[in-house]
Amino acid sequence: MATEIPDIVIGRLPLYLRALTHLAEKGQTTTSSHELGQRLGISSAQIRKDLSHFGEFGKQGTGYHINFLIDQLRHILHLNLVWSIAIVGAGYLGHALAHYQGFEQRGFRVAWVFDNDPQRVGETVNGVEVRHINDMIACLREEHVQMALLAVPTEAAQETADMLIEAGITAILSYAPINLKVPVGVQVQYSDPVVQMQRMTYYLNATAQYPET
Amino acid sequence: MATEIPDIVIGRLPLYLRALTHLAEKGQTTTSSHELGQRLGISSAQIRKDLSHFGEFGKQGTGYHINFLIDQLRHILHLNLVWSIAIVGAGYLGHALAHYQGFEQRGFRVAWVFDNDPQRVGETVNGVEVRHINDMIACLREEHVQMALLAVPTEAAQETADMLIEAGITAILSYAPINLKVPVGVQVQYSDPVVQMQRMTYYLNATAQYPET
DNA sequence: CTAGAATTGTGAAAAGTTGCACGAATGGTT
DNA sequence: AACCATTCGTGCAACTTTTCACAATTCTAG
Repeated sequence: MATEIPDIVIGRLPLYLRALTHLAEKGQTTTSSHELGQRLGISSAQIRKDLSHFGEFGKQGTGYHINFLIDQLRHILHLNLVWSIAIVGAGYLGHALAHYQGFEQRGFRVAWVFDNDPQRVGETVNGVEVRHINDMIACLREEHVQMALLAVPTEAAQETADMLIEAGITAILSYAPINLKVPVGVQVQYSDPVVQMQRMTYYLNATAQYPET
Repeated sequence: MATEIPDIVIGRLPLYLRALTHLAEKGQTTTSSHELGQRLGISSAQIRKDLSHFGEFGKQGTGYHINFLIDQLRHILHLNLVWSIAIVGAGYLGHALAHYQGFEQRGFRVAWVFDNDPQRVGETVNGVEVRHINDMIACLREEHVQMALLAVPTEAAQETADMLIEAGITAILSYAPINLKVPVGVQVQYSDPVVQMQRMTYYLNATAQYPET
């Protein structure tokens, strides 16, 4: 317990939380590391060891009380409050994100949407008014927003990230297919569908595919 | 060289490919493991070791010829042909994916879009006609489509995945926040923004956030 | 109250991954 | 030609992550 907890462990906690919430919604009240592992495709020992970094949450013979464990994980991940987030870029992707129904239940609230297209500014997306990107720094600074979803065209991604950092943002989920340069202390997560798809084609049988090029 | 190449290595190749393509577009013709590593936040030794699983692509003193290495990586990842993909679910997310401009350049073509809403069937999304999900199995089987992007509501995700597998799909990129049960031989990649966001909140300073709940 | 099944938390071993450091090769410069 | 600065590919060592396996605890049921 304590010292430095590996990032790879932190990365699995949201998956545990998601699976536990799913079980809770089905009305189940307790579970075991074995059951959880089965659902997630992870060994039961790994789940037990991961959790043991933070305390002793289970009971021998019984397993884990689901609601209790959910509560603990929420605290560990700082999800016992609602995080306001900004969506930057109100194109197709920005709209999809703004309409995503999974944020509220899981600790986030879309507080701001920004775009640089005057046509879009003033429009309302899922109840949130689109603001011009020129107002972004002032808005986010004032409200101490810490997290942003970056959904702008690739060419604009780095400069927009720079603005976000100037605005005090310290966590960015970027959908642009480039590596952002950010100062230490700023976290970045990436989501690039093509990278995930290309990882799979390695294992696919190319001869079964209709050729081209 | 040869034997079994670790999956973690495969997962980095698309990132190398992306960075190399970026350099090529800027007009650069050669690069080094050091330069590439800097851009990606990866050690140069790791890049060299990863590539050495597949052959010797560099030259001492000079580094790598970018176009040559791109070509090699494309072959390794089976991107020397264009993969037809299906998008299932034509909601906000399905639309965003269908309009994504990065597929063509990087080895993929949106060949099919499916939805179960009669209102949407017949509509055209970025030049592709939306078909009813009832026709899905027949369409995909006939064309030997191997990859699908799953963008349906959570409740429908598992049953839709089952249909995809019945249709012969062997690689799924799922946007639903659940773990899919699939037979061996079927690959699944997941994309859940909230999981990535929750991973970051662990490191964020909760006291700086306006409270709630 | 006891026996047996279930399940945790964890130390130690095994497996996997990354980084170091160096010989060998290359190209540019004097 | 000789030297120097680069840079690769790689064996080995260091580090990280996962798995094993078991004592300890709990619950159930007769």
